[in-house]
Amino acid sequence: MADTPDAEPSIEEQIAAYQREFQDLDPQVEQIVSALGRLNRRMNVAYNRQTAALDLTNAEWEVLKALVLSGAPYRLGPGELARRLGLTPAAMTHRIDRMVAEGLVTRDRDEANRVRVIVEITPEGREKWLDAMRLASVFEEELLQDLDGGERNKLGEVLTRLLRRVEDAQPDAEGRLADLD
Amino acid sequence: MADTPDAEPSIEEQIAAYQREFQDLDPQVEQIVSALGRLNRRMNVAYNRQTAALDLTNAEWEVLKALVLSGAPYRLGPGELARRLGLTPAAMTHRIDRMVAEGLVTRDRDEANRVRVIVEITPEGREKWLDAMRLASVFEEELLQDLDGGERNKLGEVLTRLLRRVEDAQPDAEGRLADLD
DNA sequence: GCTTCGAAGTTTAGCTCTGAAGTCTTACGA
DNA sequence: TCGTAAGACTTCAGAGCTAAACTTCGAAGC
Repeated sequence: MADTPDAEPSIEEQIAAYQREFQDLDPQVEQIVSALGRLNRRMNVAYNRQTAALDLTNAEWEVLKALVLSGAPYRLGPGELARRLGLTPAAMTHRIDRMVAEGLVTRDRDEANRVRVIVEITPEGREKWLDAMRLASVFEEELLQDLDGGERNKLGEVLTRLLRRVEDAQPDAEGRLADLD
Repeated sequence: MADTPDAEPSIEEQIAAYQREFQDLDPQVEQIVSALGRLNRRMNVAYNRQTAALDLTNAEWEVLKALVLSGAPYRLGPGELARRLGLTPAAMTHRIDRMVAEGLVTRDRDEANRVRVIVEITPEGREKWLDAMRLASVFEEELLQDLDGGERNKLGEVLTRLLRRVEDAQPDAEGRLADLD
């Protein structure tokens, strides 16, 4: 038994290892959970590459996404952005600093209420977001191409049901993780 | 239009916003992708809370998991661990430093080949992993309790199919992200 | 046997995030 | 109208990561 160049166990190997080390586990449940987690990681790698090709970081893409999806006039405060992206206001301050320097957004004091700050997307930022969306939508369609209409429908419905259950179970946890929708 | 306390748009609102801002998008595809991403985030928050309750970080849990799943004698080198967890060798060095200090693993030079280092789980580390697994398996079973056997079967199969497609499409990307299986 | 190359880990510099403390503005009550 | 409190954002210190330089050991060639 020399050195095996095993980079990462396959999903099947991993399930088998779980069975070996922890019998109280339903293999079917573990199959779903493992595949879900790993699929998500792989997709994030793909998104990362796509945004990088546009000279964009995933962090910046998230901010642009939140601004666009907020609707016209495409403005939000740092605090509101931080809540939507699931990070602290401090982190938001730094992200905005960088994005202002790159011309993706502007930051101004709200003259009507000088405590507030307004972050607004620039035309350049909007264009970048569109480019990223075009790449993402192609990738997503390719990803799902093996699923027929009925399967897609069912998958969307089941995932939404699971999501609802998790959200009901955790009113609003203290844990914070990056946004990745 | 005063201040709305909107913390995070619902999945349905988000799909609607996508339709409004980017018509080239299949709502069904977006439903799947958004629900997938958000579900994963929520699950990670739950795992985070569970491991924190055991005085463990998610990072430490990942290392313990890799060691246990590698099978007896539950040893791996730092480089191998880094590959399996999807992070750099440098990060692995630091993680192991902390975990050795906490008594979760041991680190020794391989006397047969003094370039190599052997990281091995301690009985305390193994016990912690078991505690974490018990919590996780209860949570996972609760999460899926609304799905009947047929649905679980189908979901596992479909997710595995998607995973295979992503892995085939990206031989071995340069992007690195945290492991979260 | 010495030298050179390559592989495995560690160290260093720099970045981004969190949590806590600090600043500034507005709102409210005496 | 003045002082105090509350809210929004920023600043600061510290944790954990990446990329790249560095160190050490073992293997191959001359």
